[in-house]
Amino acid sequence: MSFDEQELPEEVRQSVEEAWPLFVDFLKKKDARVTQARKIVLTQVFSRHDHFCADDLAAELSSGQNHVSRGTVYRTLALMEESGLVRVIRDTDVHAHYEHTYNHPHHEHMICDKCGGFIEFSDGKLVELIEKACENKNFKERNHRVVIFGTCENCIKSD
Amino acid sequence: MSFDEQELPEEVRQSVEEAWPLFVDFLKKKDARVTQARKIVLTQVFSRHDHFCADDLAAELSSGQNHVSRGTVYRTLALMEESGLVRVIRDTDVHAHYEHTYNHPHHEHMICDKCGGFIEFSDGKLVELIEKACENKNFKERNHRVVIFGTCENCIKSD
DNA sequence: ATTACTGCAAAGCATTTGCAAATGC
DNA sequence: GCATTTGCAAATGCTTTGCAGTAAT
Repeated sequence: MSFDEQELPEEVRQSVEEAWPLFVDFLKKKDARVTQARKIVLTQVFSRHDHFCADDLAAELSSGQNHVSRGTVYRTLALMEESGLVRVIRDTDVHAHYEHTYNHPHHEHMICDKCGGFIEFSDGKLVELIEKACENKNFKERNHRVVIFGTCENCIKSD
Repeated sequence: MSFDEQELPEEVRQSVEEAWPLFVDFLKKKDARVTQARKIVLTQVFSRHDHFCADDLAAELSSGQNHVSRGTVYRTLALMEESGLVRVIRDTDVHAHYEHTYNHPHHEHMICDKCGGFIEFSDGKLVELIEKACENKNFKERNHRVVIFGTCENCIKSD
């Protein structure tokens, strides 16, 4: 465990400092090991503010001193999802997208058909209605997801 | 165009009889051709009441007299989606699911983590909130989708 | 010391595509 | 007759996996 965090922007460093112990707890409860590769992946995840895909992350970590292989990136992201630190988004026909959830309160997405951009929004009433629907069906919610497909403001203008 | 519809259950035959002209209109507007393969795929889609995946449909049509190849099934489902007759559901990590939307009013899904089953529900207020959210962001909605992940009533009981 | 994790490259799986033959217009 | 569509099989692209070596406990 000797991974250099010196060069991270302050904001990222802080998120990592807070999120890493949570991931460590999760790993220990699972009897899984706390490894350097897992810390590097977590750090890279928190170095990105927007949505990302596994493969881009893997590409970023495929060279340089903090090298982590593609397989390990996929395996670690699965663990991070299980731990609740990242959220997977499978809506488009391309590949899964991820976003970190630590310090990033629950929200939903609009996805633009033209530019592919994600717009985030949140709505407490929406969440209430979803909870009520679950009650009605005796369904025990673990997670939910709302996506709206369409055209974003910018793309409407530039038509 | 000589595809035998005699043996279809009454209910299916009627859906096909109503939906097929809609698809024909769509194809003509697009300057695409009205082919036998496309009618066979549409018929097979309406012969299923539940969710299905492209590959199962392709398997069903890979033998027998109404043979349609896998490639054509995928291509036709894409057209049917574009026409609005079917809806694609990409939520799980497996493959896309489809459902037909004709005579099947808009609804949302709960997906059970344990048995993989889909539960349908709908809620007018939910739709209103979504429309309102779009107004706020000047987003032009084409479609939306709500999914709830968790455990269904049956799977909770049988724990 | 033991057991889990990693890297690598190969396999897997759903989906897409190129091309020659078939079909609709 | 001409252009689109089809079937087939091969290719693609994301993701997972087997295995031998490496690191964590």
